[in-house]
Amino acid sequence: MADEISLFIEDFGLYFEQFGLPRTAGRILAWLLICDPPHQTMDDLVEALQMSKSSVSTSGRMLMQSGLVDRLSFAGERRDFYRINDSAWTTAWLAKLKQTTLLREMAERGLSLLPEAPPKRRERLQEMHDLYAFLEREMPRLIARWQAERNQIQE
Amino acid sequence: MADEISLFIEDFGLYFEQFGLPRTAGRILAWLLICDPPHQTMDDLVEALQMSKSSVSTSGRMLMQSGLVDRLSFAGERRDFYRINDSAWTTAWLAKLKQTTLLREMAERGLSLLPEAPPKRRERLQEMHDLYAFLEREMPRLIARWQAERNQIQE
DNA sequence: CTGTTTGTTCGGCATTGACCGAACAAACAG
DNA sequence: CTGTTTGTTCGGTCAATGCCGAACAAACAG
Repeated sequence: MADEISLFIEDFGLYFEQFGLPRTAGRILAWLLICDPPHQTMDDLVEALQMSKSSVSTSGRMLMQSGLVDRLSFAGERRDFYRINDSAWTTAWLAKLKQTTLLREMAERGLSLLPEAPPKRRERLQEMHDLYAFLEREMPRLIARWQAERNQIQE
Repeated sequence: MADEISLFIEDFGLYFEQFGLPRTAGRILAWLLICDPPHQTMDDLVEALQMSKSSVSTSGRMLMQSGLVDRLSFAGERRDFYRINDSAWTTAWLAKLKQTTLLREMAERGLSLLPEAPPKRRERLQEMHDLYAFLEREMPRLIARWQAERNQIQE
């Protein structure tokens, strides 16, 4: 395997790691972006990425649960295949929406801890709350716009 | 300190931890959101959060570098104060912009690894690239709109 | 200069978790 | 049923890192 490819895969892994996700998952994802054919068996991944079956199994499930990767099976074929999900990246982006909701809720929780406090003191939490409420409203619209534009181009 | 407050702080810490950031930093941030007065000395934080000076120092610097927290000094006062940055949350949000740029660049790197490949094979990377390029363009506009709305309300 | 306050850095300890190999389970072929 | 293929789970090991206390540095007061 070419050096530049393994460097690409490695950097992808490191990027994932930066967010507390297992490096292995990042490597799998990188490989699934560039491999040919796009669907790969567990053994393909073990071979290509030099990792153990158990790591593929574990990280693979993690990627499936987060909606980035799908599993396929074909009739008359015992093995399953991993493949990147068509909407992987919008899914990844929309996962941030959950985080946004959580932060809005945290701000509300904070405000409920200071019900009697003067507005001046509640201001910090209010600012946080209002921003995340705004983003929570707007992020889905942004993705909708993206999808609309994309479909228009492709027709 | 009331139980609900320490629970709030603890959950904030756990949320931070989920993203690979030190739990201590999350706790400091939570406290700086609700404390009175809003500016706190290192000893205040040690006292309120039951952590060591060294942890406050380290995590405090991390929070400052990410633009979430400021340090203040007052004339005739030897100690410094930590305070949450007024734009902490828009800053935090815009940090995601850097991540978006990085992912667009990764997609481009991937594409440059397959210059001769048929479009079919490049499609996966192209899809990733186009989405992140779109978001890279739109996220600053979204924040700008937020700031505009906010200013209008406050005038 | 001497002693005190304030803050940073370093060494270590303990916890966490990523990763692997091996044992295990399940599905299938013959 | 028996043996093979495919995939998951478990236990253990190793590296990474969060956190602390203690040593250290810097600024200031007297």
